[in-house]
Amino acid sequence: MSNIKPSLAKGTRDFSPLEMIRRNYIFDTIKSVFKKYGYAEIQTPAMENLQTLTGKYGDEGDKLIFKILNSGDFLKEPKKKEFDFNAPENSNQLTPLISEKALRYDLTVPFARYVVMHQNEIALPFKRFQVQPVWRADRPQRGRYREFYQCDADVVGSDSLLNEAEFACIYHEALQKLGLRDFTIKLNNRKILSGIAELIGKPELIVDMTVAIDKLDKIGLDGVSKELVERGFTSADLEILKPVILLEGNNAEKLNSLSQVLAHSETGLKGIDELKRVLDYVEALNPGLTATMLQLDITLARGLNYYTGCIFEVKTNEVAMGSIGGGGRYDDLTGMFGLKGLTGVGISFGADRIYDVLEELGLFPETAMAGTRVLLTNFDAAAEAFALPLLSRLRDAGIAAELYPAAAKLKKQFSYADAKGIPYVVIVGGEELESGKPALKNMATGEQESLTIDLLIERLQ
RNA sequence: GUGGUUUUAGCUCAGUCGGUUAGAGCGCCUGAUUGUGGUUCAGGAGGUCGUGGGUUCGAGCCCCAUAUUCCACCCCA
Repeated sequence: MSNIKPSLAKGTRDFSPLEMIRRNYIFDTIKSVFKKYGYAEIQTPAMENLQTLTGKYGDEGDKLIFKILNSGDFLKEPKKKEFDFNAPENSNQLTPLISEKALRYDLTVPFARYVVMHQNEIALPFKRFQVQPVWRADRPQRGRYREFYQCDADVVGSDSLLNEAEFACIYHEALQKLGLRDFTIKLNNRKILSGIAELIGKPELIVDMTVAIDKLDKIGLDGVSKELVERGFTSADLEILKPVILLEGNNAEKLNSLSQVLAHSETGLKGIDELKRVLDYVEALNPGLTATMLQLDITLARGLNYYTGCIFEVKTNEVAMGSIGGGGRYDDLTGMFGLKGLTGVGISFGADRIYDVLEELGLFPETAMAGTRVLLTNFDAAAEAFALPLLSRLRDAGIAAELYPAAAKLKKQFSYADAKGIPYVVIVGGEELESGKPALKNMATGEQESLTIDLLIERLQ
């Protein structure tokens, strides 16, 4: 058997002990906020039936789903042998023949599947959170991985805009707790975007319109105009769009201008009303948030095509990074699984991007690795026999302790303690066996003293 | 999916015009110190130069293919 050079699959990463401490710090912080707002945790499988996932994320999204090859001799059946591999563009036809499972692409669609399957057990409104990895066959780059964790909170079965308002508060509270100070929670409403498309008389081009104006801060008005024309809008359309895109002022002022522009669009007005009520709720829950971090942004579109109402996106202003969170309301996600009339709204934190941001800003707390507190040295069989009961007593006292597993040179054992950052070493050798008093050495100060076992344990607590 | 970029010791990186035995720092191992880490000193090990082809008397260096890294698009957390 030839030796394979060890390597990671593209876009995936190992997490070492320090990284895990930091990652868990992020997960725990976000989870604690979710719990405080009444959300309960669930988990779903890493893989779903391919059918469950396809068609939910748009054409681009479908391409990014990792499919799992069927097991066994999956081309055995005669029907499959007739497949024409030479036909053009035939991958789409081949996929269902050789794959029926896929890795989940996000946590929202599996959650919708979960709600439908468990509808008889859950009480509505159902508030759940979920922290698990998702997979996307994207090309990796900064802040973009093929395997990454999402921290989702969703509520289904409640159309109250209080939910939206609370999500804004959750974003604020969790990110604040993680040490981020300058970030923006952007808020928009799909109904407003629909209203604008109606106004122009091209409701069928809403997706093209949103994709284009979403890029305003990136490519500017000229770039957006150019793209809109490419996507089928006329210069007359642009004249209508321009003042909407360039809307300025605070949230209330923007809403005022919009209600004039959209005065004849029922959908648009509904969107405006929804945003107003969300902002009022937030103002009552967290006064001041609406004036600073929560910003109405008409150009916010978001790609996922199942959103129908409010949409969120969170960006940090401290480092250059894509969005660190997003979400929105979807009125009929469970409808695709046969459960009609159930509305849902949810948000997601991108834990891996938050990690990169915290690292770049040096915001991880300095809490040392909660590793071993004391190492017992190992001289020989007699010393080991003496050390074993002491080891148990230390652990019973709740002290993380380990005995060096072989009678190696002391130099090696001390180097091990040093490399692992263990703050104390207990030396048990001939002298200590005679006196019955092990020596406790403080690795930071170099001080060393002989202590009775009781005193030693007391000292380490 | 499109365009560019990276890959040389465990890690971070030098390597001139294509020319003899591919280097440095850090880390690692050994000893100074057979009961003491982190500091110091002395010595040592460690390389199919991402992989596969090609050009050449000769390739780490040039050409082709492929993988990988990072970046910009597309899109997104």
